[in-house]
Amino acid sequence: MKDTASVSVSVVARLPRYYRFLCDLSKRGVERVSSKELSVVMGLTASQIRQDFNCFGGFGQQGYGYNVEQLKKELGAILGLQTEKSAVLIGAGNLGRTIATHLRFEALGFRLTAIFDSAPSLQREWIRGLPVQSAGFLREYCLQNAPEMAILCLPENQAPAVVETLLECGVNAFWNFSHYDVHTAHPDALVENVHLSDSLMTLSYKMNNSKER
Amino acid sequence: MKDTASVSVSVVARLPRYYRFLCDLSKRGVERVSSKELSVVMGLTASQIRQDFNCFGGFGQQGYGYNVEQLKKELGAILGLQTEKSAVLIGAGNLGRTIATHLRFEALGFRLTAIFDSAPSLQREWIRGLPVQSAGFLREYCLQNAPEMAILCLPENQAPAVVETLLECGVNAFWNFSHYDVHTAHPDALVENVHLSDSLMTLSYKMNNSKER
DNA sequence: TAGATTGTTAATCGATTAACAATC
DNA sequence: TAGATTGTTAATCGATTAACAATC
Repeated sequence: MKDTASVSVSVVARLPRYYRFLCDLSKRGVERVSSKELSVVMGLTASQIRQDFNCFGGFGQQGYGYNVEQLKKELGAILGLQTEKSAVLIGAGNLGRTIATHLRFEALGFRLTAIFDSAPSLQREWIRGLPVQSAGFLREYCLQNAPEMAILCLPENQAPAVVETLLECGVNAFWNFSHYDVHTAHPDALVENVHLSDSLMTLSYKMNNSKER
Repeated sequence: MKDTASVSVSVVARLPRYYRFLCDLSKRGVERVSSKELSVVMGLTASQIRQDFNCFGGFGQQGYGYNVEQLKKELGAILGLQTEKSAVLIGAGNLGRTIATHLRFEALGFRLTAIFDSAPSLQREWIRGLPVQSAGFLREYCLQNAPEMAILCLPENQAPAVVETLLECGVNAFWNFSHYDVHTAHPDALVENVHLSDSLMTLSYKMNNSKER
């Protein structure tokens, strides 16, 4: 088992998908699975699957394969899903509201604890049992409650100042839906981007460049 | 300039970000930019930037760099943003509604032309000027109107049948927000996945594995 | 024991970086 | 012309795949 610091981003990017497939097998009552079987349903090579798992430890058994329930638990632990993490949502517009209500935060170990927005018109709404608070209270709230992660659903131009504030208060993990480039500005922050329009552009590229074959 | 078929996914994945930065420079009135300058603001190597652009053609000029306006246009064309593409939305729940209203489809060359949902309760709503239609009309609509892309915002268990129907009607590009693995089931389909919970798990991993350094 | 399948090392492949001649 | 910066080839690095000995 390597030091987790040395595990490549390519491997990490595959973990959630592994976890989903393991959950599915578990739900269907499957007890064991071999890297060969997994490779078929997931469209990967068995070799890659074994390499990936072995970045974190030897979870299998020669001649048998992997125990589904155990492997699922191991992957869940590696992903930190059992670790309780508190999160705040910044920006309660269309997107923010949907993220707040749509995601099963608990299943991933997150707890949404507060919601902020700069628009006074939103500051009487309740979302998921939480009141939308004025962005002016953000600093005070974070200093008192020390949330570990912030979901950024605000306009790009508001993001730099808010991220600055959050970092000053010790929040250094960001689930970023804005176009603000958090990582470039703050290389030490933990950032996961969801750039919907980038994704749609990529699809546009595929559509544009597939016919001519 | 290579055949676009040979351009690697790593390169394609960087295109939208290049395009965004170029739009930004253009908006700020910058006329020219060198790969060195771009490398600094984007956090890439100048070498990689030149390699990436040269997959599609020589857009620069020795001793000068790249003309911002021209490069932006070239990238837009490569991404197919000028090409009009019609899209239908399947699933008008929380997520579907937000996707429909939040995205600037026109800026990316897409036109949302119809919305479908299986829940009768939603079938009197209007979203973005479009009525929510019964999923039962999907096949007929697609055969008559031949949309080029479908946005999948429906539950995983409903996805396989819907995708099957869509493929039969000639729709073979999917912006997939469900957990259904379209690509594995249909390797020839053009698929771009947005797996929000995968993204959140990845962030969880980073949070879980950063402290111990 | 024989068969199966892992964990791990070695070989291959592809992507990124470095270097530099071409040229504006 | 001299300086700058590209386009492109070569070198390096890392990720994926193949192979196989270890072992359940």
